Amino acid sequence: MKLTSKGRYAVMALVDIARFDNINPVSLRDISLRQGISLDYLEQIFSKLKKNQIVQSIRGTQGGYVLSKRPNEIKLTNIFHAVDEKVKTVQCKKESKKGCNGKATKCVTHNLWDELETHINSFFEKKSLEDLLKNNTERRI
Amino acid sequence: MKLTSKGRYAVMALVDIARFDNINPVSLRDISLRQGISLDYLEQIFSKLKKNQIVQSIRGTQGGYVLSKRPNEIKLTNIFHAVDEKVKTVQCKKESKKGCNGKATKCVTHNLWDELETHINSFFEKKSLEDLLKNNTERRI
DNA sequence: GTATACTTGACCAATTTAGTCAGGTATGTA
DNA sequence: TACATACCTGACTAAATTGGTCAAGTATAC
Repeated sequence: MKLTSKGRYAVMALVDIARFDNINPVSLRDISLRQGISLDYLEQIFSKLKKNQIVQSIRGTQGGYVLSKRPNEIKLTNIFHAVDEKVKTVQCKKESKKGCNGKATKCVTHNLWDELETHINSFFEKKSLEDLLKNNTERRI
Repeated sequence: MKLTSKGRYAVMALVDIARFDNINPVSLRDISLRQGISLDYLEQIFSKLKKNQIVQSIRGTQGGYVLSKRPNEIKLTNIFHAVDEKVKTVQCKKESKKGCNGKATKCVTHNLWDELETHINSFFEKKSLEDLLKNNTERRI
């Protein structure tokens, strides 16, 4: 199962952008400074976010990134999926027609991770960028 | 976040033992052969399961392991916790009094992983060895 | 034309994972 | 009492993953 800081950084960066109401593009340099994330690493992350149409890039001076959709339309599932943070569990390696481990039956845990994935995804599907934004604003008041 | 095959193996092995209705101890060698898990690796796992009172060991010829409790009393949380499969997410590294990343405010994702952990744990707390056992028996009929 | 900012890809050190290996120690049975 | 079985412990390791760095671009606004 993978859920590492890459996903966390992606979320932090996107919330950072969302705060600016999508009026002006936000540069990675600014995000890097504000959030304390390495610029080079951010570039890797945003390359993926762009490929998955979460953000759009604007080149040149005063350029940066803007969100492709409104914050309430961007669910955390989308973000994690974009940066390859698959909620992926260690599955049985070879799932042939016969079953797991070359046995004739499925192993006991075979469906367990599937259920877990569904469970976790349901959590991330309810949460959108906007929800995090709200939380954050409330805390600042 | 960690949820690897060590936890999966632990579950598989315990279900294997549970199938024998706790009448006779089950040797790791047998589990190793039936489940296709390395004996040496199983020994590491069972060392932890024993320390956490999930199983009891019986030495000597015809020895092996038995469950310490009934299958419906052993939740998956207990098992994962025993083998150090902490449902652990990547948190902010330094949580000083000030906040995250040396900033004066908490970062946006600060509470997110906590909520996720709670969410996942609730899943594992509902599931017991017996549940998996039932599933497996049903499938064999 | 030059500074800014996105873009791409190679590279790397540290950590974790999923084991292996080598040596024990305890105990039931013959 | 010998001996096979099975638990027990700790050191070691190859491969994968993580969390980056580094270098060399390209596009665009001013």
